[in-house]
Amino acid sequence: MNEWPPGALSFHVVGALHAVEAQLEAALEPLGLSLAKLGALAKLVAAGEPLSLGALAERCACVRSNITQLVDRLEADKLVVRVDDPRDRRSVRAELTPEGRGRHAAGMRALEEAERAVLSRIPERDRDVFLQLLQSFSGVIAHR
Amino acid sequence: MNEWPPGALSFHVVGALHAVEAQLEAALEPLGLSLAKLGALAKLVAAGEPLSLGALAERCACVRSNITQLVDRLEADKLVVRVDDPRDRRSVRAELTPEGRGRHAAGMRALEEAERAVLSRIPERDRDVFLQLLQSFSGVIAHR
DNA sequence: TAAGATTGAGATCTCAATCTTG
DNA sequence: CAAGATTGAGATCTCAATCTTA
Repeated sequence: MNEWPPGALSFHVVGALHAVEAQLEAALEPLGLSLAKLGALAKLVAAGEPLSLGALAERCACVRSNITQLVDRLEADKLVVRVDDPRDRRSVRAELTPEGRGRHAAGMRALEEAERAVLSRIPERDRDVFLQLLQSFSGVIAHR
Repeated sequence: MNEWPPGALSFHVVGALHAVEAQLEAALEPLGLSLAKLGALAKLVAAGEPLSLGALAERCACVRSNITQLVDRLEADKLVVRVDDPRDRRSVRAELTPEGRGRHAAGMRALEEAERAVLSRIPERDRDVFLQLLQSFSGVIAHR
């Protein structure tokens, strides 16, 4: 079954998933959103309250300096605002604006639609295994 | 089986991709290589002769300006050299150096090892389906 | 004008160094 | 000194504009 030369498999995996990512990004682009931006907005919505940039970095599974720049762009888009934390003056928290909440809702709708389009390309009987495989990879994620 | 809220699935897919990609990149980093660099070297090795930057961009499934910069870095690493094409003076071709060939071989060995490590995280009985899923996604790639 | 390559600007990400506050 | 955030440099990628050659 595995007739691929060793090593080539990696390029197929990465290439295939990049193609999927590109489709999802394309669905968000007309809204002025990206997966990175929508992901950060989703974390803030899920938290239900402003998050420190450090906490946001943790939940986005990325480095702090990345969030600094991402929040710069989200703030320029007026989707979040930086607020000082009176309890710890080193900390800066990101707070959703009303426009940020609205854009998050619109982005998730667009993402769900694109997601259905991608899933529809997977043969029906393989879909469950696909979802199970993602569970396997969640372990990889946790190992970072 | 699919108990994920709609939309969240996308973040899991993309998250899994980035985790796998990070593991592969980490395996190449000690060699001074990246997936992007090794991918370009592999295309040149497969071609068996120097390729124009346009042809290389096509095979790497990316934009021309990306290859211009990637070849800049590969040339700085002394893994390829730019050679003029006497038949079409608009064209510039990338040619492997001996060091480029050697680094490609070492990179592929490291990649295969990292690949085995990633595949070993997939339950044995799902492995075949996984490979089959990649075939499905190859269609997505072709649709770019 | 077309095609091939490059450049410039910007998005996303990383790491190392720095600055402020605890 | 630790921790939180930022800045600077650089890798990877995209798009739009430009330059040279066909």
